[in-house]
Amino acid sequence: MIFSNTLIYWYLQNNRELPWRKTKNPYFIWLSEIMLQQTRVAQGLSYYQKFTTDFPTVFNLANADESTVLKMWQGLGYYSRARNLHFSAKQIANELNGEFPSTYKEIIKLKGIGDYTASAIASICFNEPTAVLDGNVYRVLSRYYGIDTPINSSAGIKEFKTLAQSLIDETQPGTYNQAIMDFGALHCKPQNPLCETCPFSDSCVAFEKKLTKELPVKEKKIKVRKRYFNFLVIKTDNDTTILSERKGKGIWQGLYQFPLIESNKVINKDELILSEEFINLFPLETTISLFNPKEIVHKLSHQHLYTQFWIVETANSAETTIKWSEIEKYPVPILIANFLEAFQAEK
DNA sequence: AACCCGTGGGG
DNA sequence: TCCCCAAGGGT
Repeated sequence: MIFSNTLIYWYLQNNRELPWRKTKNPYFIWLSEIMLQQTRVAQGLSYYQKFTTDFPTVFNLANADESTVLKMWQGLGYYSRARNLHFSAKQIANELNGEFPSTYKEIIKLKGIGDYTASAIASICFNEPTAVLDGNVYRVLSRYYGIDTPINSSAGIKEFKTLAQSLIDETQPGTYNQAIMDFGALHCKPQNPLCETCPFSDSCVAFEKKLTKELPVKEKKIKVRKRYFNFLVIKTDNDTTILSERKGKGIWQGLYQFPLIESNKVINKDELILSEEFINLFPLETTISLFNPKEIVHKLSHQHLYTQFWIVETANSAETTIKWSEIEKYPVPILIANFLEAFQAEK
């Protein structure tokens, strides 16, 4: 049987019922595809419900403040997705009369949409035979065809893209694309794939040669940078604190945080107080205590953040203060959200 | 081309 | 201070 037919037959019997599969509205499909980039279905589900409820049309999303969108995205990670989503929503609303572009070529022009997402939307919503290439597709194809070209090399990307495109069912490209992804996610899994009950077991190269565990091949590991964060949590007499937006290029752009002093190791109270940055922030007398006795290690994909939260009691209130009662309105990294939960519980 | 961007689950 | 990976994209 043809590869795509076997796949679609499997899919018709085993597919998951997911909310975005009940619609072909490109706006909803777009939302789901952005949320699911590098993100598991279980983690993205509630965010999809929240966004489609609060922003039922692209105009609702376009009219929201960026900070509101980021607040709704809080906890999902990769926040540039939310910023780009919002940027493109405004573009669709204002320049395209709210009409989502209908071809791969036009869709991929939108910020935040690359080859995968453009292929997914074009095939699912507009029946255009453009094959998706995601982690699942790499795994299924590398195993079935026994291809050991690294999937994160430029040669690998080209090779797999060509192969994927040659396999697509042009009469039902959207179903085919979702079938190969679901098959990868549920059956041809990274660990412990279900080879014993696999519809492809009679022709899968990796199964025949016992190479399942070796495929797909991925080149080079990422290196992790260690950083040492000291957040200064200010408590004033009138229940205010300082929270400021992270600007610039690095992590958590557009999210808010307490004043931050970064050091090159875990430091103690004396070292903190004597630092130039601290003196600049608090020239007057303060009372300081460390909230978390053992530093919190917050792990990002490329950084490990060794974090201490310092409670700083002071009488003077700077210009940029906010009220503690309004702190939950601000989008914050999960590291800070977790601190706030523990801190408020203790009060 | 290589590097950066979050968070959470599972072995 | 493990390891991998997840419906990737931007620079």
